[in-house]
Amino acid sequence: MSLQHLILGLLKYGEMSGYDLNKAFQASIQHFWDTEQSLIYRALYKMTDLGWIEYEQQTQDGLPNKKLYHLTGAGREELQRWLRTPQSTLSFHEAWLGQLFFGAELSNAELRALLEDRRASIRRTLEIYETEVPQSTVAYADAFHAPEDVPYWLLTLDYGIHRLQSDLQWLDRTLQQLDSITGTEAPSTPETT
Amino acid sequence: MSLQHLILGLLKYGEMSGYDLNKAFQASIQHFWDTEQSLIYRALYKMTDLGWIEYEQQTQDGLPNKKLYHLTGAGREELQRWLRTPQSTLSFHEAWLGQLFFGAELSNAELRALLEDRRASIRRTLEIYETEVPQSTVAYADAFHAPEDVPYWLLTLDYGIHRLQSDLQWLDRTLQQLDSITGTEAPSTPETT
DNA sequence: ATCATATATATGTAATAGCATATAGGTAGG
DNA sequence: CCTACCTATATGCTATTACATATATATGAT
Repeated sequence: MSLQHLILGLLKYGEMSGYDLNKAFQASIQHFWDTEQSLIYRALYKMTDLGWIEYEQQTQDGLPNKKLYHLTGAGREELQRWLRTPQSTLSFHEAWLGQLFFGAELSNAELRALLEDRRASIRRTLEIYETEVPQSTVAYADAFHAPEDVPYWLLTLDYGIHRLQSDLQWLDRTLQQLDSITGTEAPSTPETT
Repeated sequence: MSLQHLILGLLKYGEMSGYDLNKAFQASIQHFWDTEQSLIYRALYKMTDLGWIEYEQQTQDGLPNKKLYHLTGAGREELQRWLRTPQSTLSFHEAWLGQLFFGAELSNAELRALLEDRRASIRRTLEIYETEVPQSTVAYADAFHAPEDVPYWLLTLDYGIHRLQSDLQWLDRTLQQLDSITGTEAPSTPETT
C-alpha cells in the first residue's frame, strides 16, 4: 500500500527510473521504510497498471536502456489523497519481544545477551543515523532541487533517532534491573501499576 | 515465522485449542504482536505439518468439538532454538512517517492535524496499556498457572508503554516546533486539492 | 420471538514482503 | 587479463498478512 505512495512522492521531484528510486530509498527513506529493489520494480508495474505513472523508454549507449517514470494526473491526485488519509497501524511485530515474553525459559546470562546484543545493534544503527544518513539525505535533496523539503526529511530522521535513544534508555534500565527480574534471590512479586 | 513460535511458547503452558490461543493473544500478546484468528488456525496446520505440534479431537456436547493441540519433542526443541536465535528487523514500516516526509505538500494545519491525531491515538492506546492490559495479562498468567512468567510478560508491556511515552514526548516537542519548521511566513505554497 | 454474543473451526482471495537469481555491457583497479 | 563493482531491469517462488465469510449450536438479553 504505502510503498507505492512513497514512490509517488519521490516522482513528484521529477522523472526517475526504478534504479534511481532504489537509490533514493537507500539514501533517504530506508531509515523509516526499508524495501527491496525487486519490490520497487513490481510496484512500478502495478502503478502503471493503475494509471498513476507512465514511462518513456530511454536508450543509452554504453549503459543499459532505462525507463523514466513520471506521475500522471491520477498519480498526483492519489498522492494528495493519501497524504491526507489517517494511517492506522499502531501495531508492531517485534520478534525479540516474543523472546523476552518467554524469557523464563532462558538463563539470566542468555537473557542478558539477548538484550545486550540488541543494545549493540541499536547503537550501531544510531551511529549511522547520526552521521551518514543526514549527509546522504541532504545530498539527495540537492540532487532533487528540493531544499524546501529538507526540514521534513530531517524530521523523520529525528523521529528515528529519538526512538532509538528511547530504546537504548529502556534497555539500559532493564539490564540494570535484570537480576531482580530473573529472581537471583527472591521471586513471586506480581505488580500492577 | 514468529507467529508460529509465539504459539509454541503458549503451548508450553499446556494443551490449547485455536480458539484458546486466539484468546491468549488478545489478552497478553496483542500489545506487541497483533494477529488474526484465521492466521492462528493456518499456523496450527503448518506447525502440525512440521511436526512441532499434535492434536487430539475432543468431542463436546452442547458446544462445538475442538482440537486440543500440544507440543511434540520437535516443537519443544524448535522453541528453545528460536528463543536463542538473534532476531533481526530493526526496520519499521510506518506510513505516517511517509506522510511527514512529504509534509511540504501539506498545509501547516493539515500537518498539525496529522500529528495531533496520532498523539490522540497513542494516548488512547497508552491508557489501555496502563489499565486493561496488565489486568488481562495477570489474569491469563493465573489461568496458565504460570506466575513465574508474569515478570516477563509485564516487561514486554513495560517496553510498549515506554515506547508510547517516548512517541508522545516527540510529538509534543515537534508540535511545538512545527510553525518554525513549516515556515509560518509561507513563501510559495503550490496547492492542488 | 429475535438478536447479539460465545464457542469452535475453516476456507477463499488478494495484497505485501522477502530472498534469490538471471541477464549484460561498461568501468576501474591490481 | 581478471575481478569486482556499477548501471539497469526482470522473474520465480515462497512466506506472511489482511480481510471477509461460512458453518453450527447454545445462551442470555430485549
